Amino acid sequence: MRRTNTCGELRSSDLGKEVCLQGWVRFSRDHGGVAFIDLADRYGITQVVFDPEDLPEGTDAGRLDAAIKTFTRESCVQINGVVRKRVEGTEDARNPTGEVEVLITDAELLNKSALPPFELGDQKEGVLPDEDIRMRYRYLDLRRTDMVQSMVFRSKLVHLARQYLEQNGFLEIETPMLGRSTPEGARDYIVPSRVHPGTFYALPQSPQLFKQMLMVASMDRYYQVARCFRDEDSRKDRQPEFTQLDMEMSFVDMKDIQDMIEGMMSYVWKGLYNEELKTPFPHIAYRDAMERFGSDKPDMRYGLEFVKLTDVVRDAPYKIFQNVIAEGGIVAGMNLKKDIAGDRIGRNDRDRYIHYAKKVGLGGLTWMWVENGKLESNITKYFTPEILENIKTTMNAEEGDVLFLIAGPWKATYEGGGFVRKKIAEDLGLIPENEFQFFWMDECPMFEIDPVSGKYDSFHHPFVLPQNDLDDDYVGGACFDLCLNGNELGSGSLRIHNADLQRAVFHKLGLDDERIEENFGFFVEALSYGAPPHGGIAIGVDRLCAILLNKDTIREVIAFPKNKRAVSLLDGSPEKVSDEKLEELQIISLAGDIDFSDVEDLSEE
RNA sequence: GCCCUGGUAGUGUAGCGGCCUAUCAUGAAGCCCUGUCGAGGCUUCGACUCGGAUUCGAAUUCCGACCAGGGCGCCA
Repeated sequence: MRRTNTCGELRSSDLGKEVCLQGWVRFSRDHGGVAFIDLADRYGITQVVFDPEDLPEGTDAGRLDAAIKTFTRESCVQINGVVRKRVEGTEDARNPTGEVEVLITDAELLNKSALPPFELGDQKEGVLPDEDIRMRYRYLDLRRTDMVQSMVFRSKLVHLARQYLEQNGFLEIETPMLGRSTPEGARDYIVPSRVHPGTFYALPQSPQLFKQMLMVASMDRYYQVARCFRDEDSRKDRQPEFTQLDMEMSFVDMKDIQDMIEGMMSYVWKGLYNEELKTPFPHIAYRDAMERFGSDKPDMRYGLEFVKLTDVVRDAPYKIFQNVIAEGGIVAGMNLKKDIAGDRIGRNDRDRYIHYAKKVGLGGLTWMWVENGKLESNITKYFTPEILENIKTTMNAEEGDVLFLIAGPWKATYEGGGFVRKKIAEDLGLIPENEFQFFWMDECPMFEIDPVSGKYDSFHHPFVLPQNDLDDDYVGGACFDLCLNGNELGSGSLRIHNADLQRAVFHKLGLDDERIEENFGFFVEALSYGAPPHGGIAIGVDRLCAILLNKDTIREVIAFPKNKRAVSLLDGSPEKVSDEKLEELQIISLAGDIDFSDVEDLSEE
């Protein structure tokens, strides 16, 4: 008999039904006579009961008892039975199936489970095994309700996004996984070609060039749930392979792209939560984000903003600030108001944050506080009363408030300050949970200039449309990031669609004609065949899911992730391949197992 | 490449120079129990990541390796 229902399905309306359930034994409780089994699958848990005193006529109770004795934890089993009401007072309100149970009339062990290495039941926080054990047995970890819910959530989210995009005329088009290695950007994963020994494909870091060429190809609106690969070190929000919801549109401006994403996110939101998502998302300019929050992806759910003090302290005879300002740096401060933070930061905390500030690239922190109406600090002697008063007014500092000041080069200082801001907010519990704040970070520069070498580097990537003449002092780029709660979810831009302009940008980045031709010749050529004005965006699916589900790491929303060192603890990859395979590819490995004994022997002689 | 944190029964933990033939919980095995739901009761089983060093004595201190996680660099 096939299963008639899942383990999450049966309700009071099914009373009396003869059913067949198949699933896994999550818990069992044997009371000596009557025995209960929590039968689980991904849909839920149904209590099934072996009740020897209440079996139908002709049932072989002994055989049934023997079968149920074999039902060890996590074994895969089948039971036949009758849906009945639970004994009055024993209903389980926490479980949707909790009003009913299934009286077992027949039972069969489908496949016995080895003893599970950890417990899969829905336990309280903190009883999960270490992550490496979960990863080693990921197929068991995924049986847990929490992981099932994450997988369901992710599937639903991606499905809703697809639905919306299809409704809006987007075509889902697959781009190659085997492509060309590019010199810029992250390290590529390399795939050797057997047919052309000595040559290699690269796995895509993103479908960027192909989706742009799809626009040249008149596809107009493209999307793809695209797997991307980067051979760089992992973080909790970075995996060697990850998924992007990748899109490109022709004949659009930045607002068109943003409107489309806002529409899509609203649709997804409605589908997931049955709630309206507030749109349009607010915008913040790159410069403002840095100068107010010390980050290009600021978490704006809590206050703690920096205030510029460069002009206020310009004439203070305090050496450190004077030097900083003379070198074109900035001074800024943050007011930790008495009621939210000032009261809770003592002397030890201030020292701790100074230590932390040094770790994140700041020279240090200067602390000040308002006591008896005056700014106090170990360095107030270097400031005139007028300047102190001016700082106090500019910072809106009141009795009991605590200020910290940062000083140094613009970018590094605000970035460092941003880390301190975040740390303080975390320590003081100022970050709200279950509040989701999307916004656009825009008005970005086209290039970043390396302060040491003076070399130009792309702020986003070399295909962004410049907003003004490339020879101007400041060149803006038509690019923007979608941010959520202090995370970068994705970045989009208008692209260069003119071959000459694309070449000019490459030149600006230091590539000569030969390099351009060699690495991007095919692409620039494509632009020359009437490429339409176009632009697009890619949204990090893993990050989006992780943030919405309040997970610390994207590994929680990826079925089979790699660990910190890019190793799959489940299948043991990456692994050596046989010499025969290497030979066929005409590849010799320099790693590890070359026998250098001859060389050593020579040196000893 | 670098920095930080951690590694104790199957799992999660306590212990942090001698009170350690190492705590507690869970689990597993056995027995008891007819309404539980992470059932309960009783009994039993099971561990200091590895290699050096210090010491009369090391789970505990030090050094190194390995493993896991967080971060810097890197991620156009």
